[in-house]
Amino acid sequence: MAPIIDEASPEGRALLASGVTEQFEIGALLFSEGNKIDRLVDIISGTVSVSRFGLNGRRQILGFMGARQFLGAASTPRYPNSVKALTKVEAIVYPKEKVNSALATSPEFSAHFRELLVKIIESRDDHIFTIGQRSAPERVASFLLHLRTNQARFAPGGPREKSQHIDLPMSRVDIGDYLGVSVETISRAFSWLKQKGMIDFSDSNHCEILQLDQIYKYGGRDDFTEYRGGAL
Amino acid sequence: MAPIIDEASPEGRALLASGVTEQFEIGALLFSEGNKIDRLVDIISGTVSVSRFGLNGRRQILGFMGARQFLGAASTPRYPNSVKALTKVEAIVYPKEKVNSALATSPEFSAHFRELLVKIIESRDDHIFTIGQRSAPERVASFLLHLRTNQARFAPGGPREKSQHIDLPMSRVDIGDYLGVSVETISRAFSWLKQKGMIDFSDSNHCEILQLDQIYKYGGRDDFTEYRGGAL
DNA sequence: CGATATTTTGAAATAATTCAAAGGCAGTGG
DNA sequence: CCACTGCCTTTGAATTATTTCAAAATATCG
Repeated sequence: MAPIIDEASPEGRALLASGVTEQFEIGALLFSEGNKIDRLVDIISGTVSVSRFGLNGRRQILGFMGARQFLGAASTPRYPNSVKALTKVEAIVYPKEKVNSALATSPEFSAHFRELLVKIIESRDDHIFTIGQRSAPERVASFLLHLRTNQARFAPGGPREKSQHIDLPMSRVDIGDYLGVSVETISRAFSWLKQKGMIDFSDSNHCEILQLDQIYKYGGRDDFTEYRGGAL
Repeated sequence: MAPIIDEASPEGRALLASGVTEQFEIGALLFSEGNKIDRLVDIISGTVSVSRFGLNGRRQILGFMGARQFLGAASTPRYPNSVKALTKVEAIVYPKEKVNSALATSPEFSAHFRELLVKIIESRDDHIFTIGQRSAPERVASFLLHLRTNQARFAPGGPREKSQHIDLPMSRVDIGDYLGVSVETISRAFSWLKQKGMIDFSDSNHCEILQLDQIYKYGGRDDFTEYRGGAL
């Protein structure tokens, strides 16, 4: 069930009822930079990237979002980022007006939504710490821990135990654009962690953490607060 | 007047009435990492830094806040950052319960507060773009533009025109920790911009932009959305 | 004025990028 | 089924940006 919607209240139920399921193919854009915002999207399955483009082709990925995370909040009527499907994506789309009226009439839903926004800020702060203070291998280790926590917390069927198997639905270029380093540096960092025996790959999109303690040592246990969900 | 408080409503007026003015000396901590959060702080004058510390003494500054910006929101009962006064700071402190009850009873205040949170996310996204994609001189140029916009929008007496005079109330170390590069690199970047004739200094804390177009070229006009205020 | 901290500059070392090529994998068509 | 094509990932070597270490200049404070 979508975590942003509080079905306990009448407003929550009305909002839930207004949602429409949609499918997005690989590469499909759920939002484009500058698009008018008329909807809130709640992801059911699949992964998307949220990114921003610079002048000379530079791209910064702000986050990867999966099941049970939502998209579409903005302070301006135009969405400032691009949201692209990295895999097939199934999502529920809520009309903006319905969301706004639920926010206006239900203090509980409003408080819940507000808390999610604060969590987004905190996860952005983790991201800033990572790219501002960490070396490339540390960023990659940190990224693996981030994915690990996320994939347990936002598993499609609901929260589950953390696993040592990490899915990497995004490309190396995507990871580079997320962590603020080049593709080659990402690849070298993975190779280095693998050569040290900390991780292993069945294929390039499926990573196994072999020495969690070492990954923590590089990725930083205390340096980042556990990711908590929600997405702009 | 504090922008987060909507004095048009009875709830807003009640909240305003509950605020207490406080003074903080240079170096004083308004919040510490892990502190219990029992208040919302609205800055009247002065500048503070919001930062997070890593294991090996690494520090990332998440933002600099000045007049008409607020602090103290968090999803956990413990505040995840440290907030330190860089100058003398005058602030109004509101009890957390009063803020929460205003949020619960006034949909207008709640919507306003929510919008501020979204703006914080967007400014964090700008920051992530800057440290993820830009070179050191670009980061510094971008930082100057950021300060310029902020100092006009959040001037103590209310919004004013943007000026070419930029105040730098923070140290070079602070700027480095904000932009994710070393002090020396910050200093070299300033020297480089100065040597190119783009900026000049009366002293190290007061910068004059001589060639705004060039600073824009390096700091990126379109790469970052204008800062809009509010702070976690 | 002297003492201390901050900022700037210099030189060497290092991390990451860039350019270039090789390796691996998936899909297509013979 | 295999070879071919194209794409993504990995590795290598040279270049560049940034850091680190060290010292000089500048500002700040008692």
